[in-house]
Amino acid sequence: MSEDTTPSRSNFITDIIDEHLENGRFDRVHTRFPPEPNGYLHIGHAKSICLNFGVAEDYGGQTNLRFDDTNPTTEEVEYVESIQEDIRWLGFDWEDRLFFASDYFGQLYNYALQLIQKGKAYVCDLSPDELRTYRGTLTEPGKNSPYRDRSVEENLDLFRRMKAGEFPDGSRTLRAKIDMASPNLNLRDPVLYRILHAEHHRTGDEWCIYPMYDYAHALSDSIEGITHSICTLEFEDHRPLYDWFLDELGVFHSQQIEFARLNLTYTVMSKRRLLQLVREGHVSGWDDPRMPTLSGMRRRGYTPEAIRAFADIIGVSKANSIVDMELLEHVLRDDLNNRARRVMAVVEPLKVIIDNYPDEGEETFEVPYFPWDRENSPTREVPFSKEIFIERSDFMEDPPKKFFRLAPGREVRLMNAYYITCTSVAKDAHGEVTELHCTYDPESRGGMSPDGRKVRGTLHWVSARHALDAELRLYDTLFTQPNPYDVPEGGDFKDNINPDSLQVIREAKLEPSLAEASVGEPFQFMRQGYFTLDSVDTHPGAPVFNRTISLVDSWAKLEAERGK
RNA sequence: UGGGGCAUGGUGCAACGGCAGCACAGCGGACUUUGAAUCCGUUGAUCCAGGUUCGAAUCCUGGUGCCCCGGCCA
Repeated sequence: MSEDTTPSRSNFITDIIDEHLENGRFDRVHTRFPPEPNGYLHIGHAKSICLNFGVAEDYGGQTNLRFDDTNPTTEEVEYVESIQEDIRWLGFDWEDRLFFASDYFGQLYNYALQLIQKGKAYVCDLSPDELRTYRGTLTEPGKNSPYRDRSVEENLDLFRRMKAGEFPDGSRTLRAKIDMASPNLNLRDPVLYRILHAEHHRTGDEWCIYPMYDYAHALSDSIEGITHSICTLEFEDHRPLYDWFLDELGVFHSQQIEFARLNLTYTVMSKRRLLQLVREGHVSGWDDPRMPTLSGMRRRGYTPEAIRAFADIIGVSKANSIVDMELLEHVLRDDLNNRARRVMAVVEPLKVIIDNYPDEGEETFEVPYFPWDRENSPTREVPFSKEIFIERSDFMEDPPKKFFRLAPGREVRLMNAYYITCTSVAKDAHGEVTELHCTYDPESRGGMSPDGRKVRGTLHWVSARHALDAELRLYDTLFTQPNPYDVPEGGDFKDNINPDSLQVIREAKLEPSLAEASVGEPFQFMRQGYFTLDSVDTHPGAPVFNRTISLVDSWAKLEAERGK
């Protein structure tokens, strides 16, 4: 290992860290990822995770995982478990530094007592409605609470009784005494503690007062010795408050730094909206493969490597932006291209009968999984017989120019097998093509003919007799608009839900080796796309494969342009 | 003049007073037992107006546009 601490990424945050390291503000880097356990992690969180863990790693520092569990009414253990699973899956390790804000409830309470004693906090009896009125507006100052000048003793007594459970929910709060006329609303005597007689997933009914985010977060960072507390832009206005707590209490002072959260085209990234999609049944769950959640992406076949590569490539800044989905897809394909086994599967089967092949004949080809490295590649046996399936779209009776696939009288190569020539077409009463008759050239075994003649098209295929039946799920974007919130007046983001985001193929034909596929293993169904076994709906003998991402298809693009 | 923040090709990110660059997308070509991948080439940008300077994306002034803030959510 080298001692090199030169950051491998550089951005405005590393600039700030470099400055801190140079001017002596800090002599180390310690970050944290602070999820609230009230939902599943999504690709936007992945950006933050990669940033926090990545930056610490670059500087030889550490990263804590800390659950921000200060609101028992929305938080659940289900989420704390899924969050840990997702972060581990992404490839990051918090070692023994798993913390919960609730670990600090005792200390946070004592800090509150200190603030009261300093005359910097008071118990307020205003109702939520009154409080809103007293807070003022964006352009007008607020008014001091009538309870603002209670004595230290009374505040101490009242706060202790709040903790003791003497008062009902919403009847009182502990507020910081700052400035009701501040143009920054966060400083207009913000609430520090509220009364909540709710069962907490870790502390049970030990507490009936819970600290607010601003207060708990700043002090949790301080307690853990976090040097750089990286959060999203909307907390920029909160930084003066963050600093106020640490200064008033005279404790270790972490530096909050804000960056722009990730937005992606054709999807939504807010936990509230995602939860809505789940609850209203627009998707099958948090792990629906169309969801931008890490669990959904994992099920879909995304790799952690691709997601981390994505996080690196998009960079970090303070400018609001919407990253093009195509960039995500690019890094995904790039990663899958290097690791996915190449196999054959027919999505929309069309039967081909090879007339001059022996009726009961059968043979197998040993085919490498990684065709570009035939020498070292593992292989599997692919059976061939008189009747095979090809892709319906690989045949056209009356093909346009530049269609290089099968057509009457035309010769193509069956990948790794033989050259075949289409001799006749069978149709049903509606004129629909039902099967094709072909002849094969026995000399072309393996896919090359000794006379060296060239064929332009190479098709994938599956032996009819040996085919493995499977369900395929083909996904499109969850929304039809690059920006789902782009709706006419009075509209809703759900108006843009793509009704065709899921296409189920029930009668796909796969090469038999796919019976051995395991969850998490990426495949390329050649000429189609990358697929992986569905971890939820696959049953013995009834495989379901998710299309992770299609291959780039320049023929489809040509056709689309022709259609215009 | 409530406060805070942000503006660089179509998209995302660099350039930190000295030739505006990278990636994706696009376009053209080569190669191909995947119309994939790969390779080669290529189009395209500093929000506006002033100012400072030999020199401004960068500094200053004034505009404009967009985002965030009035939970006892985070």
